[in-house]
Formats: sequence, structure tokens, C-alpha cells
Amino acid sequence: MDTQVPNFRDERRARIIETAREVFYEVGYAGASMSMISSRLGGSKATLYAYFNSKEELFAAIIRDQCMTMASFFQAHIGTDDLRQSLTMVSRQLMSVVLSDWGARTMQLIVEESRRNPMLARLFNEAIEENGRATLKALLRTAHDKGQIEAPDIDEAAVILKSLLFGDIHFKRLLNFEAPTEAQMYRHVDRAIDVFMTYYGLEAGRSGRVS
Amino acid sequence: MDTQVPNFRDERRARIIETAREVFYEVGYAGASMSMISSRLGGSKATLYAYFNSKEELFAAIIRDQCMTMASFFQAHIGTDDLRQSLTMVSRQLMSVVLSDWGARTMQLIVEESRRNPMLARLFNEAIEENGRATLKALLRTAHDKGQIEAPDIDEAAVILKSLLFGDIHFKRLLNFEAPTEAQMYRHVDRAIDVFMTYYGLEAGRSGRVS
Amino acid sequence: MDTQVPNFRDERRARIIETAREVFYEVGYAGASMSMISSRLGGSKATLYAYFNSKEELFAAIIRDQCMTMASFFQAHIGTDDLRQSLTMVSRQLMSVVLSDWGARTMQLIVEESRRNPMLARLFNEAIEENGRATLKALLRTAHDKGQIEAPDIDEAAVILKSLLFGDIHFKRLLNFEAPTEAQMYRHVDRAIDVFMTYYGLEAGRSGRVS
Amino acid sequence: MDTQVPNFRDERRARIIETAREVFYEVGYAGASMSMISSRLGGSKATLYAYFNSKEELFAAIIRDQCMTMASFFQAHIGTDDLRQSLTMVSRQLMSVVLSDWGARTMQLIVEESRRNPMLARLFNEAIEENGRATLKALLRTAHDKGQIEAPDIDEAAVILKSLLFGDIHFKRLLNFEAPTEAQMYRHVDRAIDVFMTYYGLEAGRSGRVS
DNA sequence: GATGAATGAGGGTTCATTCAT
DNA sequence: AATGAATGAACCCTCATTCAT
Repeated sequence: MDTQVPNFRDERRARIIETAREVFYEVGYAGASMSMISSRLGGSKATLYAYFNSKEELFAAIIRDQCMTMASFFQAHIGTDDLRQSLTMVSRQLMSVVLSDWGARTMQLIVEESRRNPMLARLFNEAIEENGRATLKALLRTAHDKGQIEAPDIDEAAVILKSLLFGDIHFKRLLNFEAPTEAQMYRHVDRAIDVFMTYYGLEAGRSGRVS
Repeated sequence: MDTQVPNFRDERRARIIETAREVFYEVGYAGASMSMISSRLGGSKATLYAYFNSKEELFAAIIRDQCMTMASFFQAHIGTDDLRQSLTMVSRQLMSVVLSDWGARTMQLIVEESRRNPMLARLFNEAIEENGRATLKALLRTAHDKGQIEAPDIDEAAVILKSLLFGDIHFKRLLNFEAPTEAQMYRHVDRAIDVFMTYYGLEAGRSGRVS
Repeated sequence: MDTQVPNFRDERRARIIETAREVFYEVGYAGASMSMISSRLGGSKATLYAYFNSKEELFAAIIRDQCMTMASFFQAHIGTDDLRQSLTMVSRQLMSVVLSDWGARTMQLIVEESRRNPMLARLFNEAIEENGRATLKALLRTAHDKGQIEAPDIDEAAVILKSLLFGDIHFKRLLNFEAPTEAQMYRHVDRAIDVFMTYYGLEAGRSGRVS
Repeated sequence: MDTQVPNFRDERRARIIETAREVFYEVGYAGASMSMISSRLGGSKATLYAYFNSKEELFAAIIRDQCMTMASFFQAHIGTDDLRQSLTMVSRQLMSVVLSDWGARTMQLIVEESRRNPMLARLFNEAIEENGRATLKALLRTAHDKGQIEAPDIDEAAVILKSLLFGDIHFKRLLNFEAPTEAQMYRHVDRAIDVFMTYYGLEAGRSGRVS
């Protein structure tokens, strides 16, 4: 059971990852050098190589780490009876992570390296899909079963909702446009859910359409 | 009228841009070297620098060029009386460009460099916004005026449609996932327009919802 | 006699020399590039090479030109009966040239290149020696013959005077220290002549010694 | 006291400085390349940059080093009662350093770079002024106090002596003319001191004037 | 296990010079 | 006679990586 007790080596490894993460996030993969990282870390470059065999491997470890962190944000949401409210809460959480400086930058870095290392892209996709969208899908399936919506293809419905949420706003974040304010983001989420529910919901008529 | 007749210099410049574009698209901005470009081009490195003052400038010229090309794909669409058909045609065009290897790779490169050179991101955004979405907006406005849809905020409606179109599928393309087949893309477009029309349209009932 | 009538080629050559001189004086021999010169000149680099076979040759032509100009400053001085006054006038002239920005910079450039091209140093030395000091020597010889001074070795006397004049002040100018004001320079000249005359003169006693 | 024991790093650094000094002295600052230096040194270019951040910095370190060496030549001279003899000894020392190949070349290099890096000129000036001339000044002050000379303005007297010493002969050395033989240099020093003492001294009459 | 020191390969960029026109 | 275009060589400098201690 010594994996439960982080030893000295694990701690050092964690410090390396954290420091290197800062550097990569600041100047990008190509812009970062092992010298920068080791000098900010305090040790020597050779020490870095004692923990990671190459720059690429170090970067991959960081991305793995970040993806795990990101996935953790999307877990453990309990749906309520009010579907709209549940969707709103989950969506807001999803958006606040994805649109944050950290979230947007993470995806930028992955895009930058996804050619050289396709595994990174898969990791990231899983982190969002298998957690973020999985949560959405669970919500939708429950709602479908409860007769709140009519969505025979849950996967497709989840894609539609995710598209409505991310869509243009995420696109612009990747291009380094400023993040929306929280109020703007909330309005955006409301509209997205509105559109979604109009299509999939069984409520009578559209609500909030002409705001 | 001598600007109409490209002289030697312009031709050579065009050849440089084309060759450099290939290299950048293959290995990314950081992965490309001026040596690679010049050797593939056939000349010497110094010749490159006679046409472009720096690697960065060469890259910017290429991106500018690509953005113009991309914008040109979105111009001059004539709407018909059938709104769904018009939207479908424009959307398919938009998607086929954006999801193509070339379109997706272009955005990846811009994401890679948008930090160092924010102007590139602006150029790209304009190429898509001011042409792609402008065309959409024109269509929607006409439809609104004709009473085919009810969209008091045309901008917002265009964002919704664009989000539905791009959304998840574009996201995955940026991460180097495979492009959908044409049939898949067509189905996606149909679904997106369906959702859109259900929300904004004045048609009676939803069509094609349960496919 | 067509050398008397400067033709087109000579004029152009002169313009090249003048422009190149500016550049060399601003950034030094190594710091200057043929591109800088030709672009400031207006023509093409190839034109430069039509007039001068190499950068080194162009530089040599400039230095030759400047040395001739410098030599011209030291000619045609007529001595008066008052030896001190004559020496003062000649010395002031000599010093004002040598300490000027132009004069000091010329010597710097020559020092920079004298290793690679010893001829430049010889030219410069001659410009000063065979004109500046020759004038001094003529003055001194006349004075000696008139019985105003007693200097059996005129050469040596001239060296002493020149040393007293140039000495420390020229040394500092070569190191880019600021030029003295005219008043300071005049005082320096007075003192130098005073020392000189005390040694070589036949006047009774020293004058102006304790100022 | 481990600063007293030069470690490996200091030794290597010293070797770099020595090798680089040779190269710079042979071909000048602009003519030298880091490749030349590293290949003569035996290591790689990157090693050079581990010790000095840039070519300019390496050069500056060398010049600083040389200036310190030069300054060390001028220290610790004890005057005797015989002023002429003391002046002669100090002057000979000063001249032999300044006129040596090494001394002259050092100043040439500094002149070459004094524009780009004025600090070098200041260093050199101090090395000579604050040591060479300071020694002279100390001698003169003592002599003045003893009543051997009458020099109310010691600074000025020192400038005069230094000028007489350096003057023409140093000027020519900067232009790469050959160094005088030791005999010639001694004669020059004698003459300079003779002129100086005639002006400032309180001895009766001039001595050695007509040699 | 950690490190200071070292390095080969390559980066972007500039240069003096030479052709074909 | 003049030039626009081209180039090979070299520049300073940085990098990811390794090895002896």
C-alpha cells in the first residue's frame, strides 16, 4: 500500500509538474525550455530528466494531470425534479470551467500539440466527454424516462445541447478573445437551454423566447 | 493597369507563400524552420528574407492569405423562397469548408499562434464572422421580414445557428479527430436547422424531429 | 583635360563617397553594411560595386578623401614676426580640427581598420605629419633662423610641441570623452606653448607660468 | 576561505578569457567569432555561453581583466630623493607598458568598441589615470612640498608630463607604427622630463637641452 | 539521487558579393 | 551603365539532452 503514502519522490514529482505547468501555460510548449523550467524549479536540468525522459513526456504528464483535474469538476451532480434547473446548474458549471483562462488555455495547448501527440487530444476529449457530457446524458436519460423530454437518441440530444452551450463562445475563447462576464455567460446558458427544451421538451409552447 | 499583370516578383512571392504554407501546415509554426522552407522551395534562405522580413511575418502573410481564401467561400449566396433549403445550402458550404482538413488545420495554426500574434485570431474571426455569419444573417433577416421566422435579435439567432452547426463537431476537428463523412455532415446540418427552425420558425409543429 | 571637367561618373562617385562616409562614421566599418549604404544612396547595391570593387576599397577611398580634406586644413599659414602668436594660431587650428567630432571619429575609424589595412594609417599620419607638423616645422625653422628660439633639432622640437598639444586631450577624445570647450582648448594651447617656449625660447624668464 | 582556492569553474573561466583574448587581439572584436574562440578553446560554443551571456559580455570581461592587469603595473612606486631619477623610472615603466604590443593593441580594441560600449573606455581611462597618473601626481606633490618643483596645480602638471611622454609616440603606436627601441624610448623619456623640469623645476638653468 | 558542466545540432537572421537583364 | 534578384557562407545564440562526479 505504499502508493497511498506519497513519498519524497512523489512530492518532488508533483512540484515539477506544477512548476512546469506554469511555464508551459505562460509561453506554450514550443516557447518553453527545460532550462526555464528547471531554473524556476530550483534544481538542475538533469533532475528533470531523472523524473521525465523528455520534454514531450513531461508535457504529456502535465496534460494528463490537467485533464484529470478538469474531469473532476464535472462529477457528482445530482439532478432535481426540475429539469431546467438541473440542466442550468450543470451547464453553468461546465461553461465556467471551459471558458476560464485555465480551461481555454488548456485546450489551446492541446490543440498546439495534438498533431505531434494525438493521445493528448484523446485524453482531453475523454475528460470532457466522459464526464461533462456523461453527466448531461445521465440527466437527459432520467428526464426522458420521467417523460419530461422526448429524446429517443440521448447521444444526439447531448451533442445538441453541448453544441448550443459551447458553440460560438468557446470558439472565440480559443482565439484568445476575452471571456464573457458571468452575467453574459448565464444569459447564454439560459438561451441555450431554452432552445434545447423547445425542441426536446414536452412543455406546452415556448418560454422566454422573446426576451 | 500593371497591377493586373503579376510580374516576376509577385509570382515568386506567391510561390514562396504556397511552399511555406505547405510546410507550416505539415509541422506547425514552431516545427517549421526557414531552412526547411527554403530548401523545399529551391532557393536560399536569404531569398526568403528578401520577400519577408521574418518567419513571423511570412507566417502572418500566409494566414492572411488563407483567411481571404476562406472568406471567399462564403460570399455571394442567393437565398430562395424556401428558407430551409437556403439555410441548408449555406450551412453545408460553411461546414464543408470549416471541417475540411485545410479549414481545421488553419484554425489549429491560428490557435497555436494567437497568443504571440493576436492579429491572426482577429483576421480569422473576421473571415468567418464577417462573411460566413454575415451571409447567415442576411438570410435570416430576409426570412424575418418575410414572416418566415420570428427573430427580433438577428445577431443572437445567427449565433445560435452557428453554434448548432459548429459546436461539437468543430471542437473535435480541432483535436484532430477524423472529419465526418459527407452524409454525416449533411445529417448534422439537417438536425441543426431543424432545432433552429423549431425555435425561431413560424411553421406549424416540428418536422423531422424523430428521425 | 577631361579630368578638369567632372563628368557624370565622377559626380556619382562623389555622392557615393559622401553617403558611405556618413554611414561609416555613424556605425563604424564593421557595423556598416553595403545594403545600408545603397539604400540610403537610392541606387542598387550592384551600382556600388560598379564604382568600388569591395567594401574595403570603398572605405579606403573614403579615408583617402577625408585625409586630403584634413590635410587641406593645415596648409597655407603665414607666420608673423610674433612667434607666440603664430604658434598659437597654428596650434588652435590644428587642435580644433583634431578634436572635432569629425576629426576624432576619423582617427577612431582608422584605428579600427589600421590592422587590416595599414595603408590607411600611413595616409592619416601623412595628412597630419606632412601638413600639420610641416607647418609647425616651417614656423620653428624660421624662428630658429631669426634667433627667436634655439632648436638645433627642428624635428624633435616639433614632436615636443605636437605632443604637448595633442597629448592627454587627444587620448581622451579617442576614447569618446567629450570635447573640451573652445575656452578650455585655448587655455590648453596657451599652456602648451608656454612650456614649449620656456624650453626652446630665448625670451628672458618664463611667462604665464603661475597662472 | 574557499574563494582563495579557484575551483574548476574559475579555472575554466580563466582559460576561456585567455583564449578569447588571444582571438580578439588577433582579429579585433568584429573580426572574431564565437566559433573561432570555442574551436580554439576545444569545447563547444554552448559552453562559452554557459560562462558569458554574449560576445559583448565576454569581450567586456576581457577588457576589464586587461585593464586590471595594466593598472597593476603602475602601482607601488617609491620615490627617491632624486626627483629626476624617480620620474624617469616611473615614466619608463609607464611607457614600456603603453607602448608594448599588448598595451597598444588593448587601446586599439577599446577605441574600436568605445562607441558601442562607453564603459570600456571609462575602465581603460581609469586604469591609466587612477594608477599611472596618480603615481605621477604623488611624486610631483612630494616634490612640490619638498621645494624641488613649483607646481601649484598638480593636476595640470601631471597632464603636461603625461602629454610629453605619450604624445606623438603613442599616437603612432595606435596607428600600428612600429614600437621604438628601448634606447629610443629612453631618450624620449629623458627629453620629456627635461622639458618638464625646465618649466616646473627650480634647478638652476636648463640641463641637457642641447644634447 | 542530485547536480554542474558540457555539447552537437540547429535556430533565425544578415552579409558581401555576383549575375541576368 | 544600372539594377532587381539571388545566394552561400557565416553570424550569434539556444536547445534538449547526457555524463562524470
